[in-house]
Amino acid sequence: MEEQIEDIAGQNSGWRGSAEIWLNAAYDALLETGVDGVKIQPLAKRLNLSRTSFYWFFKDRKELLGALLDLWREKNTGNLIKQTEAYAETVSEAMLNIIDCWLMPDLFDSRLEFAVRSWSMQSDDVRAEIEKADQQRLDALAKLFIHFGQEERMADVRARAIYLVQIGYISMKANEDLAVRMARIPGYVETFCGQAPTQSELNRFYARHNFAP
Amino acid sequence: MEEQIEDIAGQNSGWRGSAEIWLNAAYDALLETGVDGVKIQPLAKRLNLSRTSFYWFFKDRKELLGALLDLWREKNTGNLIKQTEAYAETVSEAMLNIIDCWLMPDLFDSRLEFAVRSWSMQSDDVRAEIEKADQQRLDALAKLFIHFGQEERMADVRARAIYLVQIGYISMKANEDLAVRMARIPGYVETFCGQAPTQSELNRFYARHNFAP
DNA sequence: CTTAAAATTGACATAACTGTACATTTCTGA
DNA sequence: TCAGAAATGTACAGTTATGTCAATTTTAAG
Repeated sequence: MEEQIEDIAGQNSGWRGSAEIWLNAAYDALLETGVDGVKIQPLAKRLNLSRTSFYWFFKDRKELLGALLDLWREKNTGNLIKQTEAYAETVSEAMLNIIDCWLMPDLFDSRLEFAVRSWSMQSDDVRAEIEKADQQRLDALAKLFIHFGQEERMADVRARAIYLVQIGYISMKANEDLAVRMARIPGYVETFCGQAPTQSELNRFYARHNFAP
Repeated sequence: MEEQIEDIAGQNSGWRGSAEIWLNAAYDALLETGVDGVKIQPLAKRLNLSRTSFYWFFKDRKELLGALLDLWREKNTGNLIKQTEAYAETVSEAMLNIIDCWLMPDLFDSRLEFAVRSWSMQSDDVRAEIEKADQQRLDALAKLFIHFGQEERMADVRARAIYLVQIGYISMKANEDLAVRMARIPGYVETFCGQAPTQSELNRFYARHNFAP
């Protein structure tokens, strides 16, 4: 009865278009030029489809933008919170778990994050979503520091520091290579937890990022 | 037609329009909705002027955007660097000098900063300007830490930390009141220089921000 | 009061985009 | 194979923006 299940998973539909490919094209456009680049006419051109066939899959442009926001909501906040709950024996190890997010695009999509934050200038809805997400993420981080015995006020400051550094880094869009970024990690950990990581903690961290110092 | 309209510079030209008021309107629009909100037709409406009279002051929209970028370039980077060179006896005092920028809109225009960074998604020129500015700012901050005896690698990490935290904060657009922000300052200073500020340093800092703890 | 420069305006010519209505093609399953 | 669902395309109507031009109004200066 429902052959659409296969549709969503793969490309067996035989039709050229689908909600998926429109959404993907929209995602690409959002990352490349911001929300104002997400226009139906240009997307159609890119997909080699008539622009009006878009309206078979989405009610209008607004619905497409809503889908993009869903994508962001589900991806970034969830994984970050998950990482705050990952197993760690020490505060510095916990911190390295967080830093995983900043190095693994699967865990945290920085470009999407930046695009959505820029988008929030033009949309109060998006702005509200971001504020909610920031709060959830900061709470999760502060909880982690408290768990490792930080006093509450300092836990708050440090949660903010580590989070804001990353948001700032995203905003700088520096594209430095892994070695440069890795070289700074021990310093960051020391700065943010007041405690340097042990060599064995670093080794485990390097290993999961396939990095040989 | 009796009354004269004073423009921002305080000159009464007698004419309703001027490059100044168009630029100011553009500035407002940039901060409110991003660069895509800087459109001549809406600005004209806001100014109650015919849209075509814009072209008497500016060649085209591109020239207006250029003027906005000049504004940003001149304002934000210059003052930040100046603050890194302000007099300080200790590293924590120097740090409080930097933090002045984040609290005084005259020294650093956060909303403009965010708007320009968002703008950079759509313009390689703007992107290049931002990269240059980031480098200059980071260099000035690192120099400060080195001056106070930090080892070079750690100076670099800490320069980044303090700068990125602020860029991140801007990106969060948190709307917190002064008391909340002030309460976090000592913790930040301690985190970023590994040394808490003395009470007398804090008092001087509070005084210049008209803050009573 | 005159006049020329400074500023304003509406008409015109274009371009890019959104969304609707309806006809047409392509695919799928009974 | 063939009916109907799924997808595509064409034509139309409307909106918002850009920039040029020539005509006009406003102002300051002599």
